[in-house]
Amino acid sequence: MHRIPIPTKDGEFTAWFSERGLARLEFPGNRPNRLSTPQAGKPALRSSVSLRRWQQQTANALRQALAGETPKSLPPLDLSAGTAFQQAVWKALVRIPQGQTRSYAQLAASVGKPLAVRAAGGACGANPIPVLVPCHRVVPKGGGLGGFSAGLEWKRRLIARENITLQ
DNA sequence: GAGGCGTTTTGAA
DNA sequence: TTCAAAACGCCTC
Repeated sequence: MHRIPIPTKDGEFTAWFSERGLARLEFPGNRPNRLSTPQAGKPALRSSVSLRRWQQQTANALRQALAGETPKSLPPLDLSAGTAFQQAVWKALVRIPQGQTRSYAQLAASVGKPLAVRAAGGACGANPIPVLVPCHRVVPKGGGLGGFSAGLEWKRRLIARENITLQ
């Protein structure tokens, strides 16, 4: 795992890269703890060249996402940390167009489990790559914000940047 | 409108 | 293996 700081105008994010791509993204001010910090000792990266390219792509994508724009190119995402269900949910999240929202029920239905709404919420909470995997675009059906792993203030901010108005 | 119950998944004991 | 909890939704009263 390689830890790369990514400065933005919203603060310094921390990206973690595995040999397969971007594996984790932490918000500014998140002090690392042993639960959320990936363990060292993973296989070394194939080349520092791809790492540099991923870092650049991640920084660009992150800044565009924070500006409410659709990132033109994303680095490869390493979602292998999640279960099959979680990975399906995260991939469904990436497909939500910029400026739109989905309910937890719609999200659950899009992975073929329309009844697993609670589990879908849990998968959102376990999302290791917020912002680039836009879990902030998922809101409760009945209105409101739902929850957000990094705090509702971030969710509100990200939603506002995309000109999304909530009921 | 408020409260209770249902469905699915996850993680801890 | 069991059980409780969870970023929810629907039904009933």
